[in-house]
Amino acid sequence: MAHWLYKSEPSTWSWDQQVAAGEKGTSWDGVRNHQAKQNLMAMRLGDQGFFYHSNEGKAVVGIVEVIREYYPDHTDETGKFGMVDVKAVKPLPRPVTLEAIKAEERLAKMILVTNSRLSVQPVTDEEWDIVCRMGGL
DNA sequence: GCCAACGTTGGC
DNA sequence: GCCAACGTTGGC
Repeated sequence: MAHWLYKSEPSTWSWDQQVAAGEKGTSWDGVRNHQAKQNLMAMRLGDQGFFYHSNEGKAVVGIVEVIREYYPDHTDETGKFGMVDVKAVKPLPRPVTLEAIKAEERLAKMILVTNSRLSVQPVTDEEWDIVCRMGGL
């Protein structure tokens, strides 16, 4: 099972809102980047990912799961981009900050560190385990 | 098809 | 609020 990381500014879409959406989840729309699109397309039902707050908070705060695979994003006029649906699974007992990730040398290759601008990223199994542990899971 | 100009993201 | 890094656009 693959793992992912989704970035969102809390002022636009926060973890609390994701939790409030419940079991039905929500569509992860608005992606307009081809690299991110490739990642969305590679996602499979049941894949889990980190929910990361960018700008404010700058921390991994929870875990979401893919409940619908890639389909067209109706908010995209060009028709080039799509989205998946995700639902909140559980929060991290202790949010893992960007600062903490940068301080952990085994996470030096995380895309979050090396390419901070990519909004949907793959996470390796090793990185997944380390961040989960740091988050108190 | 190259590349300069511009827009956006996101850490600081 | 600034600005570096990156992507995209559009003129040639």
